[in-house]
Amino acid sequence: MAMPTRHKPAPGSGLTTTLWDRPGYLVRRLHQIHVAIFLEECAAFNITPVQYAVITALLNVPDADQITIAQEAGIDRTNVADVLSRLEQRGLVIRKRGAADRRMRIASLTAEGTRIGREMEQASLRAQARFMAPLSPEKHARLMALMTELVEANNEFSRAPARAQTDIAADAPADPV
Amino acid sequence: MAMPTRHKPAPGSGLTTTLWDRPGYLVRRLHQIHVAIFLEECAAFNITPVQYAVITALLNVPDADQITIAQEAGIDRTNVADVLSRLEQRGLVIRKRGAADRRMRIASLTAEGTRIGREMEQASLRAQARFMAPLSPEKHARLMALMTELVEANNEFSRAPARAQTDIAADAPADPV
DNA sequence: GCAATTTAATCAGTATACCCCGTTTAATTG
DNA sequence: CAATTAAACGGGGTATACTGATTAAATTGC
Repeated sequence: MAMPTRHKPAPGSGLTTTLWDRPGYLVRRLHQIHVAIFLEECAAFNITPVQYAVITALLNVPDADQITIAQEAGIDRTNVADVLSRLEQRGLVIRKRGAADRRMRIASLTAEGTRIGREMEQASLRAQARFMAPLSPEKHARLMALMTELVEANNEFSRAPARAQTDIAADAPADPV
Repeated sequence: MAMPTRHKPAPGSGLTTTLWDRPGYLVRRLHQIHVAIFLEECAAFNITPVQYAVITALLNVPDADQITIAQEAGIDRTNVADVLSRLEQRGLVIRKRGAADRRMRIASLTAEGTRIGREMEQASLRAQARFMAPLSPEKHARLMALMTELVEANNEFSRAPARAQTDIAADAPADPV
């Protein structure tokens, strides 16, 4: 599968950096790699990482409107609608109009969706383990801490600002429905 | 912009983890965030991160076939063709059939493409700086090292295995012009 | 020298991940 | 209470990032 070669900035290129010096490149590659591993480990369920994030959000916040799901899962608003319609087609989710506010579309997991969401946890943990396997436990913990810090600090960028991070147990009194 | 709320695994959800505990979630969010910042800083050029990676690859390895570009830039083979055709349409790249091997399509930057590639370096450095700004220099360095280690160790996953990292100056004889 | 295999691209299809703009329904205001 | 503003969607459009099948050219084996 083609042995790699990490080029230095070529002499005549006029560049001073390599791709491997760029955080964006590394982040993009990590994302590609994680998706590949996740899809492999969860092949039996035929669920993508984003679909799993939505299912997880719905396990945590049943009967959520699409914007709430977007915030919970850190996904773009318009994308949530696409993901939900695919999940709905497969019978894992149902959507109905909000009773109080008819602009909303309230999504919830079906019995099947709930079952799959719970069953997938083991597979997703395997995917995580494989992904992080090259790192020692200390490095693993450091990487998680650094990524969390960076995501939290930059949360407002990208159209999918997850609902904060600030307080995890502190300010989540009872997780309002 | 909606204050965030990081939910603990909901009591009845049957889950033991939150999205924020998952490396894949953090990596996906970092990727989203970086793309958003990059597009903002490089708006004047109207070039995406992946397009910039391809341009960088072509600055480093002029006259490359599509598979070589894919390996250099860490992008899927089929995706490279799409990216190149968009760059070609904009006059930043030209493609011709390989003389020796007529299956290949050899891509190279036009004068305009070369100019843009060089001019973008400042903007891309600004994007990097903004992205990493929340971290202290020590943390910045640690995160880069950890991400590099993880990408290298998992390089064979995903259909875009970058050409290694093992030898940087070693096996790049003179960077053929 | 020619069949079998390998390799570089291409094509069709799916799923993210965004943007912009318009429509419907609620909430707010004059 | 009518008019405006705002919120939640929906549709259309672009760009990644893959999978899998197919085509065409080069290499290999015999």
